[in-house]
Order: sequence, then C-alpha cells, then structure tokens
Amino acid sequence: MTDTIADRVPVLVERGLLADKATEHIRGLITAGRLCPGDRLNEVEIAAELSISRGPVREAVRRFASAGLVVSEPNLGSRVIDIDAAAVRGLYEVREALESMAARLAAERMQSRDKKALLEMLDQHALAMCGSAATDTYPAGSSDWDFHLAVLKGSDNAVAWRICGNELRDMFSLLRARHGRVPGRGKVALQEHRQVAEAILDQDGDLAAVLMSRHIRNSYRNQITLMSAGVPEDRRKEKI
Amino acid sequence: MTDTIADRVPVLVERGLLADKATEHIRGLITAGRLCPGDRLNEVEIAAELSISRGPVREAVRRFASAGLVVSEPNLGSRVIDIDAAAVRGLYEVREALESMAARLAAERMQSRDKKALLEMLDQHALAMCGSAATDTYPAGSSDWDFHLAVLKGSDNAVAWRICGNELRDMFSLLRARHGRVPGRGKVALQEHRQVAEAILDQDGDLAAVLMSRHIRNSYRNQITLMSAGVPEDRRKEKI
DNA sequence: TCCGTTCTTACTGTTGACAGTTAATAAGAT
DNA sequence: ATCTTATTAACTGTCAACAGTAAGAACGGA
Repeated sequence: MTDTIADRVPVLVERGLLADKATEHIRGLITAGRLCPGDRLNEVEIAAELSISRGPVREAVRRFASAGLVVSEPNLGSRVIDIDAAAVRGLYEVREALESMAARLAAERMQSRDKKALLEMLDQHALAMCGSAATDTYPAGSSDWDFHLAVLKGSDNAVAWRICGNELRDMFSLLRARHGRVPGRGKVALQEHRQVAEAILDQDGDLAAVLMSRHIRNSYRNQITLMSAGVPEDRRKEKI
Repeated sequence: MTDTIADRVPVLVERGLLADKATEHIRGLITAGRLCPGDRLNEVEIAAELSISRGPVREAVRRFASAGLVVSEPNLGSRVIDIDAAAVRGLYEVREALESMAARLAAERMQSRDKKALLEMLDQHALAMCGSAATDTYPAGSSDWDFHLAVLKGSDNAVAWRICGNELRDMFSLLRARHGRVPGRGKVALQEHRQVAEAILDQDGDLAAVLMSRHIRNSYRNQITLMSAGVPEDRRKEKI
C-alpha cells in the first residue's frame, strides 16, 4: 500500500474534536503544576492559547467540573479545587473501596494470560527502578497507575474503570502536582504490588482485596506525612 | 416586608442556568421512561422543546455523557446506553463497595443527632408504606434512595457523595424506568435499612458495612430475577 | 433485480457576536 | 480621609449562523 497524503502530512489530519484537544491541554496544565488550587480557568485565555473558539474550551472545563476537579459558580467561572486534608482522606477512602473490590473481582475473572502480563509489568517496573538514578521512587510518568489500572481492567467493571481511570486519576494528578511524589516508597510499593498480583494469580480474591486495601492505606499514610511536612516553596504559586 | 414583583411573578425570576434546566428536562425524560436505551438525544429537538439554543442543551447532554449515561460518538451524536446484565452487575458492585464503606464511616463519624434523624426517616418510610395501597413496595419517588443518601452524607466523604448521589443515581433511574421497580421487597428492604441504621447508631462500623453490603447484594439478586422475567410490554419503546 | 454511485438531508462541531453579571476602579459627597 | 455611588472592564451565559460529516434516498447501469 503506497503512502497517502495523510501519511506524509500527519499534521493536516489532526482532526480530533477540539474539546478533546482543550481537555488534554488543561490536563497538561494541571499535571505540570501550572494550575494551582484557587486558580481560575479563563475560557478566553485558554481558547487563545490553543487558537480555537470558546465553545470547545468551555466544554473541556465543564468536563473537569463534572469530575469534581474544578468548581463552577454561575457567572463567576471555574476555579481549581483546593485539596485539603479532608479531600485527600476522602479520595483515598474511595480508592481503597473501589480498588480492593476490583482486586477481588480481578482474581476471579482475569484471564490467565492477562495475569501473566500483570506480573511481567511488575518485572518491567523493577527494571525501570534499577536502571534509573533514583531507585527508591517508582518510575516517573504514570507507571504506578499502570498497575492499578491493569487491576481495574481485570475486574471487568466498566463503572469502576471510568471512575478510577478518569475522574480519580485527574484528582491524584493534581495532588501530585501540588505536593510532589512520595520519595523512598518505590521499592515497598513494588513489593506490595507483587503481593497483590500473586494473590490475583492464585485466584485468592479475599487476600487480593485485603492486600490492595492495605497497599492503598499505606500509600495514604505516606501521603499525609508528606503533606504535613509542608508544601515545597517552588511548587507554591506566586502571586501574579 | 411587603411582597415584591419577584414574589408575585415567580416565573420571571427563573434565571437559573439554562444548562441546568436542560439537564433536569433530560433527566425527566429518562425517569419517565421516554428515553430508552439506544435512543438518540437530538440537540435541536430538545432545544426546541425548551425554546432555548443548542448550547445549553449540548452542555447538558455532555454532562450525562460524563456520568456514563449516554455514549457520544463524534459527529454521530449521543445515545442512551443499553444497560445489559453485565452493566447491572457492575453498577451494583460499585454501589456495594462504596456504600458499605460509607456505612462503616458513617458509624464512626455521624453526629448522634443525625443518627436519630436516620431512624426517624425509617419510621416515616414505614408509615408511608402502611398508608399506601401497595404495602409491599417502598414508597414511590426516591424514598429508597433517601436512606442511602443519608448514609452517604453521614460518611462525610465528598467523592463518594458525588459519585453515588449524582452519577449512579441517574444510572439507577434509567434502570428503574426500563425494568420497573421491584415488587414485594419493600418490607424486607425497610427491615434491612433498620439493621444498618442500628449498627450505625451503635458505632459498629464493621457490622454496618457487612449489613449494607448484604442489603445491596439482596437488592441486586432481586433485580436480576426481575430482569430475567422480561421487560414489560408497555415499557418497551415502540418503533417510530 | 441488484449493486454501486451521486445527491440530499439532517445532524453535530465550531465560530463570532451579543447580552448580562460581577468585581474592581474612579468620581463625588460628607 | 472615608464612605457611597457611578463607571468601566472583564468575564461568563446564550444565541444564531456556518461548516463539515455521516447516513439514507434517489438514480443509473449491469
């Protein structure tokens, strides 16, 4: 098959929805830490940055509002929520409930082929950790989430998948951007992941649920100690 | 204070956002069973029904898309999802996970004043059941949800509240509209509610969680037997 | 009759403009 | 100087029109 114009000029076929483009843009602003709690999402400003109209931008903003990441007040606009201690607690509680359930169901429903893929994923994570300079943190990006999403997917529950994979994920991205990632827990987290994966492999749903529950609770404990240590100065938004 | 024009002509001060108006309209279509799985949400049609523009209608439709109630394909529009057996299972699984957690937390965190209000609510439900003709079904409307929402609120978890109170609620409204409500479980459900409430009152979180989990599981079992009995003819959407 | 092609239609995606509201700023009175 | 009152500015909410796409209808050839 000969290459077409679309193959040679891929920039011209960028014809996804502009609302998706705007969503990714805003998500990027959040994960990069450029959008801090309390900041307002100016529709015209974002539209200008992307050289598009306000319509798709507005739609993207309302998506994040539906996810609870921003709060919108009529005629006042949308501003990024402030994730205080209570919000963090609530976030981890929901994750613990949903993901421990997902681990139980994954142990019962996952194909053996996908279970092996789960273990291989953890091997790759181990390799990435040894290779990188900082061996005590989980590899950058969303590798930590990869495992959790794989378990979610294995549970074969579309609702839980949507909640954790879309809404909560952005919430935790914002949390990361604000308070940084937890140091020194990479190896332990990987170990806990492996225990969960083995329980899933053994089709031991109860054990998988308990281990996942404990894993998330440990992660929470680590998070609050990190937060109580204070927010790094360079991550604090300067007054404009 | 003398009455103003706003008091005499309340229809003139209907100045909520049109998107909210459209959202309620669509929600009404769903709960009334006028919007069946597979039906397309025509933006211009809905806008014409409300005598408003497409903008707010579009926003309302995308809200339901975020909640997973409709699926949107680019350039093809949004259609109501088909809640098959797998979807129902997933819905109840998530509810069981979240609400059993909420029951546990409510037992620990609820004010004693709110706990008493919880029991009084059940007394009112009992009265409503005795008063109505059909004593074997929970009172119409959202009384069943009232209890569950009260527990959710008592858990003091904003995330779980948003998920169950907004997204899942519409899902179950659609489920109700499609398959009707479960007959003959009103008294049993009330009994189970009362057991949960008493466990919460006793601050026995573990017991409250187990009882709530069992309650939702029973509800699920009842739902699938109802669904396997088939869809009532009058609720099936006729071909247009 | 059947299949492929063109045309039409109806819908969504996007835009720019206008209206209404809120908040900040400037002007004025005490 | 301080409080109150206009004025301005900036932003959101809403609308109507345009552009683009996908499905179906009409058409023509085998």
